[in-house]
Amino acid sequence: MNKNQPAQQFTHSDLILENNAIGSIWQICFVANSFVFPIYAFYDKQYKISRMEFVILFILAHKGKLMAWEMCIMTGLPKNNISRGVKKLESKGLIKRSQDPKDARRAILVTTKTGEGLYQELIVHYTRRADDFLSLLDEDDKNDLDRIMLKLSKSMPTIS
Amino acid sequence: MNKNQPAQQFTHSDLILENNAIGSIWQICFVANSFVFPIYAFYDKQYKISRMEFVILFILAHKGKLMAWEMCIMTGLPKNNISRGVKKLESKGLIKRSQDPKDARRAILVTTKTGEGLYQELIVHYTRRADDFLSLLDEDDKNDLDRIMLKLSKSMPTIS
DNA sequence: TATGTCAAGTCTCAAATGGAACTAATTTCA
DNA sequence: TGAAATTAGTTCCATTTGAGACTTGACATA
Repeated sequence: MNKNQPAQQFTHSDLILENNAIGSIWQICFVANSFVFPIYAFYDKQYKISRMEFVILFILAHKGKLMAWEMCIMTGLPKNNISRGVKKLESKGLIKRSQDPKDARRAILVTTKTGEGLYQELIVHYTRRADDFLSLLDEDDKNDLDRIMLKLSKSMPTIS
Repeated sequence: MNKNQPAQQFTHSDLILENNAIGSIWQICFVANSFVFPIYAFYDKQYKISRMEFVILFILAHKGKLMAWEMCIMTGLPKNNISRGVKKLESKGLIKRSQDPKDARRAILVTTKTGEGLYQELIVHYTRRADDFLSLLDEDDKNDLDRIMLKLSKSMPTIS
């Protein structure tokens, strides 16, 4: 899939970095990167959709409507990135923006029909990969993972 | 810390995307991004060390010596990135490369004393943040997290 | 020992990224 | 009220990133 990676199809177990200085954080980052990397490469190639564009579609599809600053918080991504993604999606007719009547600085963003359609097409690949991946875990593991990651998500500390 | 982010110091709980199409994967990515983002910004500012450079120092410090292709597998990062990181670290005198006698294409990489010293300085911030972060969990949670993330790390699927 | 294939690593180039400065709207509070 | 501070979002610019082509070395098969 990715010609920039060495040819090994699976990670060698002895090249997993257990017991490192930052504990599970390393594994969390490794899993996150390794999981999404091929998907975004695929979206880019097949649909000319960037990571930022997909992420925005994804959260809009779930929340219905959002403002850019809410997207920043939801994704943890910088606002200039979000701003560019929004502009691009708008120019492609995949989302629409309207002024917030209460605050002229803010724009309320929603997907268009086309955008919703594209999202439905894209998400199939993502969920299939996620299901494959999580199928390695039994039900208890999945519940533990859900609970723990949610707990961590809700209280991400700023830098100390 | 990051002027590109909206000013909220903590994530709003209602802006956490629970029950989404890809389950815990979303949280894993969110946590990974939100966790490392401020650290690498800090390293860049204070030490002029990029993410790639740190990651290479980190795994070298743990494994002693490695070749570039092993780093790719361990990190899930593209080989051209690793190659550039290695070149930069070498030019700064933080790592050293020597030919693999068994295969002239390969280079065996190790940290220099300076590199090891810098790593020791950098890792303090990282582990402090990791400890703060994981202190949100009780011992059972931590063990579950370790176990599950390790299981997932060891069997990352290629794209389907 | 030729020859085609594969592997490790580098290079090029276009695109994505993030920090910082900026604009414009809103809020704070003297 | 009005100046100062804050916030939402954009733009600029330098750096980082990744895909793909490329180079060189190893290896398999004949």
